[in-house]
Amino acid sequence: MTVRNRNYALADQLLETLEEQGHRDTEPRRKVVAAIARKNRHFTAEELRGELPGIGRATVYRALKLLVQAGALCRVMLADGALHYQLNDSAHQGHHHHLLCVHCGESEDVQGCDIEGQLHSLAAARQFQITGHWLEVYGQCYSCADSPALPA
Amino acid sequence: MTVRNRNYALADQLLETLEEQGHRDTEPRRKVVAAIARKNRHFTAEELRGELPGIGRATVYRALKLLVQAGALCRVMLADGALHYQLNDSAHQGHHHHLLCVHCGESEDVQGCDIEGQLHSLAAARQFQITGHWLEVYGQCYSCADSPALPA
DNA sequence: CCAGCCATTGATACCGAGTATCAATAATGG
DNA sequence: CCATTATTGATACTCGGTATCAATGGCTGG
Repeated sequence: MTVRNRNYALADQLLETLEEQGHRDTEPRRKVVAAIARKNRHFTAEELRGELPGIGRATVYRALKLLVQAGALCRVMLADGALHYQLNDSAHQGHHHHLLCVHCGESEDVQGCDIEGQLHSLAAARQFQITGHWLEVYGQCYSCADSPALPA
Repeated sequence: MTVRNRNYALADQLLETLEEQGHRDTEPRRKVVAAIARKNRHFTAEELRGELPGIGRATVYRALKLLVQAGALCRVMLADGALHYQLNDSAHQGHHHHLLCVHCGESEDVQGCDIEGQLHSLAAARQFQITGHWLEVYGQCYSCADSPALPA
């Protein structure tokens, strides 16, 4: 499958996801979704918007919100505090975390953490009932392992 | 020690922390620090600013930044995505996490997690070198355990 | 103790991320 | 094909934060 076709398929899939949630198939929405499908790494809202001249700001943000709610996108907090969006490929639909390289910015998904299990005893002692958590992991990926440390 | 005195002592301590980092003891800074010392739970930047009329916006944000850098304050991400600031009391200076009650908003510190240890094997398999992480834990605290679930 | 250096201030303006509003338009179901 | 209803996009607003820059004021060395 060519890159072009892969992107088309992905875009269709995203649109379908939205339709399953009862949202309409509109022209602007199709364009936003196509732009997202073209992404091969995480991106910011403004970055995406920049690629969609002629589409209203609110429309882009609304589409992002819907896709996050639908689980097709997830939000990623980079080490510098910047919030990015990232496509959830089919292999990582559910709860997962990210290994974020502070050097190149690449992100790898991590399945099967048991953070809550580990925190359970601590929480139980305080009678705190855990319902969820947010975790990002920072470091250096394989390709960047030999790179000099980042400037402070 | 009275509440008033405790706040004074805390404010002095914060100011001292800043001086140790080579920052000057100025009038506006003293006021910001005093307002922070009066806080008994986490707060937003704007909330703090609202309590400091007459002090420039930038000055408030600058002070927050310096105190975070100095380790006297930490940033807390609430379940709704709002970023708050929280005093690091002397018992929790180093790396720690928060149990955040999604009901009342209260926060309890958690020391001694070993998240990175747990992620180590996963990371090692991908030759990813972990250098840090960000974790927030959400749930219901003891006092809110019997409260009805939050409205979606 | 005072001069001067330099950190700091605060006004202004800007940015990014997001939301509220609302009239106009377009998708869909009957 | 029409009515209903979601959606759009313009505008304006909020919040968090930073850049700029002239004016001020802490601090130090002489």
